[in-house]
Amino acid sequence: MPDNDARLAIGELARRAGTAPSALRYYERIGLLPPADRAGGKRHYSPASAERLALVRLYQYAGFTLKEIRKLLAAGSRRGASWTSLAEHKIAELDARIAEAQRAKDLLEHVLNCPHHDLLTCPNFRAAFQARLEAGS
Amino acid sequence: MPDNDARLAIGELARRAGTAPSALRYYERIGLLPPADRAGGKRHYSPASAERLALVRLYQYAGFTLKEIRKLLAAGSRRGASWTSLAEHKIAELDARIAEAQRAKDLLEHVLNCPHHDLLTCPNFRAAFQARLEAGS
DNA sequence: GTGCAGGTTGAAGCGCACTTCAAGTCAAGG
DNA sequence: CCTTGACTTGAAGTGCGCTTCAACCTGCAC
Repeated sequence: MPDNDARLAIGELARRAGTAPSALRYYERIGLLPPADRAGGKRHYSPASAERLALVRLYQYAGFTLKEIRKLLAAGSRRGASWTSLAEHKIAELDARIAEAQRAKDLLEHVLNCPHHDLLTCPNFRAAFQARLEAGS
Repeated sequence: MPDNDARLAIGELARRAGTAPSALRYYERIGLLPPADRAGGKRHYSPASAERLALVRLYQYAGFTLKEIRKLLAAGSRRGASWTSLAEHKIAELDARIAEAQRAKDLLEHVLNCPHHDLLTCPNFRAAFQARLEAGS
């Protein structure tokens, strides 16, 4: 029994990659994965294509959108200028995301610990939004 | 000339709040803002309604979805049990978001500083995704 | 009156990442 | 042979937060 574990059905690969089969078909449709080999109409994946999927998933994990991942894949797995540029932009974006979430968290924690039971009487809270409404003068 | 600055047209309020007029109409449609007073068919906003909008925007700034904001508004501006519960859930969510972005950032920074020029030869990178594909055994 | 900026409506569209559905195919097991 | 389960397809739907569009109306300046 040669190559017993080599090729996977879509359901198997999806399960191992932690996605739904529909997602894999979707990736193929939008050109993120190359058209899979078929046996009797059904997709079956080689270890190489499984690895390609893993790369896609890892990029997703790193915060890239599918559109960006397409570019990354086109840039190859070698770290070239475009790869580096994309990564640096993404890091900046992640920093912004972190800062934004932190600001939001700080605001909420302030309110939870604030001595003012009514939000609208809390000076910090008022200051935070009054600024917006009076800026138009 | 009494109440000269009291009531704002939708464009003015939107500008001051930093949104588009279409967003305000949208908020009204989905019940986030009460139907505005009309003068000759046109909306005009009192300071009170402007304040309500500011609160909505501030909640958005704090990371709440519009659906959640509807609940918050229903809970009133006094910090009650439901308000506190929503805020605590959101803080947990923000923590998760921060951690996720940080993980992503760490990964990218590793790759940028990694001595392996080809991603697929970087052991950390491989480990990160190989784990996913072999977990199904 | 004429033009213009800015308002009104309902319906449809967008971007993202998929999911869901209906209708059909295929291989293996009893 | 027939069922079962996993697969196939294209098209449409989902959730979020709006935006855009077409067609129309309003108030003000000139």
